Amino acid sequence: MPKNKELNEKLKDERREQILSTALMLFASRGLAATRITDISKAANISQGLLYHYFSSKEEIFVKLMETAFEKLNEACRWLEAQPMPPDEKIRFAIYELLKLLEENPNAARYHLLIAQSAASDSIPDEAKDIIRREYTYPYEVIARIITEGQEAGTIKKHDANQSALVFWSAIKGLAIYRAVHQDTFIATNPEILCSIFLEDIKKDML
Amino acid sequence: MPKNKELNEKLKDERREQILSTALMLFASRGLAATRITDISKAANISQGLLYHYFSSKEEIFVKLMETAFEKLNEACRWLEAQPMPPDEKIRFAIYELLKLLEENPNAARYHLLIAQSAASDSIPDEAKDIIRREYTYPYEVIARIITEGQEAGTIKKHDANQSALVFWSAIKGLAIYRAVHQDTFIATNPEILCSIFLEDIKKDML
DNA sequence: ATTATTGTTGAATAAAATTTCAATCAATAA
DNA sequence: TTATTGATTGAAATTTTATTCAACAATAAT
Repeated sequence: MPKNKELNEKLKDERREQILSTALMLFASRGLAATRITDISKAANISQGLLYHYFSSKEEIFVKLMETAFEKLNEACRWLEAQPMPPDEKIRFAIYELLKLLEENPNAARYHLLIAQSAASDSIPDEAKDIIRREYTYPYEVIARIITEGQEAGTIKKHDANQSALVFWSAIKGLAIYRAVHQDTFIATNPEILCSIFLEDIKKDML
Repeated sequence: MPKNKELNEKLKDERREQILSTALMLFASRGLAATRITDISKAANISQGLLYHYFSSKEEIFVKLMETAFEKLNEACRWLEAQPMPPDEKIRFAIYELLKLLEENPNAARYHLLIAQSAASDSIPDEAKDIIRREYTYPYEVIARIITEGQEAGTIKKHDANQSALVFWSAIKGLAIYRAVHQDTFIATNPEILCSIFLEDIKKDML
């Protein structure tokens, strides 16, 4: 008989996680097509053969990572929207947290890069494309809704909400890509620079 | 003897341009590694064999495109810095022109995406890496200098200049990537949203 | 110990992509 | 005409990469 079933499952899961995390690093720094199966197995310290024991193809690994990336991002957006905070604080909070995350967690920046690459690429698996089609717009919608609310409350600048949401995520993604590229020389960005795009200047209210 | 030398050279140049333009489109939408030689030759309506008559490898095409991308971007930055305008107008002008370019010229967005992909990628030719190392920072430096000038003149917000420059290009690149991805459904962005990151509010001056 | 089961390897095989090349074509100067 | 040159093709050879598989290892229940 095999070794203990549960322990076994746990070990298997850990191994899968190890492979996924390695692959994420490689995909983010090279892209799907340029990452060879042997690159992943070498970096994960296993044989190519074993990789096929856990995943049936490179593409499957990629799709799994895309799923995780969107799950995390969209879950965070859902959470943000549900918080009992005024909309301007939500935006400020989101900007601070997103920038902190980029700074502290290299994988976070890599996930952004992975999504950006994949969204832009014609050469990714159909399944990944479907995920993007389904999930890509949600974060834009959430930010646009919060901005609209804030505009009604007079705390957020009255630029077009959809355009503002686009600028919001473009700036974040642009920074994430810079971060992923310049791991070493990355200088943390003052979140207030980004806040000033969206939030009404307090001074104005005080007039 | 061969046909007319000059005409010949001209035709050859045109063919090279045709190949380069086709390859740019493909590289930007798939990345270097995922673009096959046959993809390029098919899209350019020539045989694979002929492609090797004009370029010795896929990588050579890629490097040539990278050179062009940086030449164009850096030349534009040089030009901008040399203009006889106050710094805040330079920033506003740059934002308006960059966004207009993105809207009007799909290749412009593709060049940005190509640079972003390449800067992020470990799997590009060494020569391309050298180009990036040499040329990547110049646009950041120019914008940082203009911002510093504007801060001294009191027309640009007093955020850290390097961080502001980083946000400037991150936002532009983020928008370019969005544009490259959503060719069809792209909504033009109001440049004033971006301007508000950097430029002092006129109202403040009027107090 | 024996056996069943799953993990693991790396070489063998298959598939895919790149590169070369012999042959043909088209243009034109002599 | 025709000889020469460079353009062009597509199939063959090469190289690279992905995938399979036979063999072996480790484990734990019997």
